[in-house]
Amino acid sequence: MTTETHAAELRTARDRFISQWGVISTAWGINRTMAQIHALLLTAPTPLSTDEIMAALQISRGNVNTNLRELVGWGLLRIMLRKGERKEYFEAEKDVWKIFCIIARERQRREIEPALAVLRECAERTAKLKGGEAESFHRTMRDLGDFVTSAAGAMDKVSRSERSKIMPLIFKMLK
Amino acid sequence: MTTETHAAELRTARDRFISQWGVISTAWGINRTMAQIHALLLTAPTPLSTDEIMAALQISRGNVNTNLRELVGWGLLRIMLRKGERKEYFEAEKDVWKIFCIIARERQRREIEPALAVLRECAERTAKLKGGEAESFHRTMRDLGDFVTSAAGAMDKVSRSERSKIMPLIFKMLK
DNA sequence: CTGAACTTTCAGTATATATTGAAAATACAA
DNA sequence: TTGTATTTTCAATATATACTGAAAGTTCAG
Repeated sequence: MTTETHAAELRTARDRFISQWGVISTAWGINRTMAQIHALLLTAPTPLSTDEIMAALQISRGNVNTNLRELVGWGLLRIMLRKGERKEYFEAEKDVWKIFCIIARERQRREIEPALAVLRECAERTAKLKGGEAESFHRTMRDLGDFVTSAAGAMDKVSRSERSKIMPLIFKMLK
Repeated sequence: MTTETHAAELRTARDRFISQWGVISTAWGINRTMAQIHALLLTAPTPLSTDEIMAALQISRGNVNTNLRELVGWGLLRIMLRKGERKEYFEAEKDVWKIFCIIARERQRREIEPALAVLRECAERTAKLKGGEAESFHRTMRDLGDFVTSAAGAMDKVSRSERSKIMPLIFKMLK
């Protein structure tokens, strides 16, 4: 029966997406389960409960709970409540542009800023030292800091723009 | 004595950079030792040998060797030979713009392209399926793929440009 | 209140990843 | 060749990270 084949094909593709997304995520410093839950919810037609996620990915309650909170903390998931039910249901932000903006801003806040603090501190500590080695070290810290500041600033501007305004600009610039 | 204080301050700043770079790197899916070796060489006034790196970071020969090869594989280090010596000395690329370009292109090749392949495969597999769920899944895969393709394309263009040509453009755009 | 529905926590355990160090392989001067 | 300096490999081990599941905590309808 064609309907069953189609349903099976959809399931296969979705499983493949969830599984591969988990693999790729580890290369980007994101834990496997978190990425899989995100992939599951990103492709779920309706919000899912903890129990449904446990069943779909075959993982424990504690694991699901921890990673759901983390994803909510990133702002990638919304909690939905159904009338007359106490259970929480989770729904992923599905707009790709919004997902990008959320991740860009959160990484900025959580990782880029601490890195910049270290670079600035190292640059300051050596600002007044004499001698080739100290001056060269200071220059390296300053250059790195300046670069990261520019890159982060560009990312920030992009992620604060309206997609419809910024994307044409980027395309035009890169033509 | 001031000279000693200065030397000590430089050492402190450098140690702090190396140590913190190692911490930050793990958030980006790069292993700690690899980042520390890179930080060490980035701030070394001259190329260093395996033994010198072992001594500076207090780590084993095998570990140093593995991570040096990996860094050479990324193109972030050059191997230098001294006349009359058999030992290899390692020198880091110090131009921040070049470092950025190397990392951008390597991550593109190693991680973005495989991810794109999965997205495209999932989109294709479900292209002809009927029904709301299948169509919605297909759209998600397509949107994600399109977005990653654009972002990677922009990154590629930037990293292939002359720094002096692209940076002013970016700044102008973001003014 | 009480108790059932649900969520959170966390000690114990499992898994994945990184590191060691010594042996094997390689390179090369004599 | 042969001996020595150097690099590479890899089994054993250590460490970091993720996961489980049950117990404790919370919430709320009745």
